[in-house]
Amino acid sequence: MAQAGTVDRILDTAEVLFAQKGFAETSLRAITSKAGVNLAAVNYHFGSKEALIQAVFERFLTPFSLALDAKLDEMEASGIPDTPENVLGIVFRLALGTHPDDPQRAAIFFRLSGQAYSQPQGHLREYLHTHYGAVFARLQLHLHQAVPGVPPMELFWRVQFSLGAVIFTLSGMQSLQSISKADFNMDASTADITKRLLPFLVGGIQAEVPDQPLQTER
Amino acid sequence: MAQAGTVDRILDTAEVLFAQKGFAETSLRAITSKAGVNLAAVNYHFGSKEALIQAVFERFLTPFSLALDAKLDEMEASGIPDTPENVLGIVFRLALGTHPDDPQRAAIFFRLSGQAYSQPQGHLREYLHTHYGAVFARLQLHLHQAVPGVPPMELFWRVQFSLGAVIFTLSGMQSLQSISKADFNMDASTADITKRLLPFLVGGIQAEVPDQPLQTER
DNA sequence: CTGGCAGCCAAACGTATGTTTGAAACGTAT
DNA sequence: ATACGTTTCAAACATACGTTTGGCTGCCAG
Repeated sequence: MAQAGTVDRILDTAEVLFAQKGFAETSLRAITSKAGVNLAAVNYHFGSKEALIQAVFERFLTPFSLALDAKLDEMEASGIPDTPENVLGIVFRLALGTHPDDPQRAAIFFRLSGQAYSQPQGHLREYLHTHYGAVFARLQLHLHQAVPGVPPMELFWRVQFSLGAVIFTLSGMQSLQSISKADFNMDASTADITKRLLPFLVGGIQAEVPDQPLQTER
Repeated sequence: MAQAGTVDRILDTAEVLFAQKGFAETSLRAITSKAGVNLAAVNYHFGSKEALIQAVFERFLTPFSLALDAKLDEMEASGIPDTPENVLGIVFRLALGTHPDDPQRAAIFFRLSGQAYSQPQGHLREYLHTHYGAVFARLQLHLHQAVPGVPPMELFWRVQFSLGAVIFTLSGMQSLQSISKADFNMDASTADITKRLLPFLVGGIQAEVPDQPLQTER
């Protein structure tokens, strides 16, 4: 990060600040001053703040989705069976491993995703869905092979639930760490949590689907 | 909502707008103009915007946590066994049922919680933990009785995962509905999703805890 | 040497925000 | 009817933001 060009310095700083404080709460002045570049540089190189946000995501997700695609190819070629553990394991190892130089990068990745999804008007969400929906669909297909007993519609929602568990937990890890430290006197790293996540998600995804509805009380 | 006092009109409007667009993105002018009150009314009655946000949460969570406490009392008294289904079922029925007059209210509730938790600096999160941590701990205790095989630390994280699945999904439901509608030509209500959530969470919470760690690739 | 051009910079612009002010309107008890 | 505390109001205030501007740099081709 030391002596990169202006564009990369902006992206590096923006991705950290966005993850830390959110999009609206992070001003261009905060980004540019911390990055050591001029305020006008963002609008010069990216056009607008919103374009900056998109650029940050693109730099994150494009390598990730490409790597995921490759891993799925590899999995299909080598005949590794479609089990929930295998499919989810690929995603997790990739999310933790795409940037081995910086272990905190994975946390930033999830935090950013959380910000993007909780962004209520959600044009970012649409952007993600149109640009990376293909890999997502492919992933879901493999999951369907893994748990054929779960109908596609049900599986769709269970993947959403899983996404929520992952993103929510890892994006809020800093605060949760302080809580878990106070209650259990124990530390928790990203890799540690991921290790705990896998069996939880597998258990949830391959749970039996019931027939009778849940009655609400009125 | 028709002819309430100024304070309630502000709270009613603010809670909807906060849920729709987030805290930072919702201006006091937007709230007051939609509520039909003067701009200065917020600072007069609440002191500041941040105090307004807290007031909105208090009005939501206090009745909820009281009702939850009562339900847990009731459960202990009548000797209903501690199973994951029963404990989680109580929470869900309560979240959906505390405001039977307005079915959309539950969605707002979860959306707001999502906003609060993804709020990165997290003083709201601290507020929630200090004010409603007791009920939360009680809930977790019952869950521990339900799945004694899962160590408390592991259970703590699984509850976080569950929270993430619930809040994330329901807080992003509007956008997800359009996706699921496009892919499956089917609609999804809050109650519908909750029905799908329960078996997923139960499956995740009572999953076996493994011994061997997940190796990351380096 | 010189022209052109992409990158960079300080400064300013317009706008939107949260907050404060001081007076008007209201309701109520004396 | 009058006085008083509360509530409402239009207006202004200070500040922070994203964006734009016009000129300054350094570099490379001609």
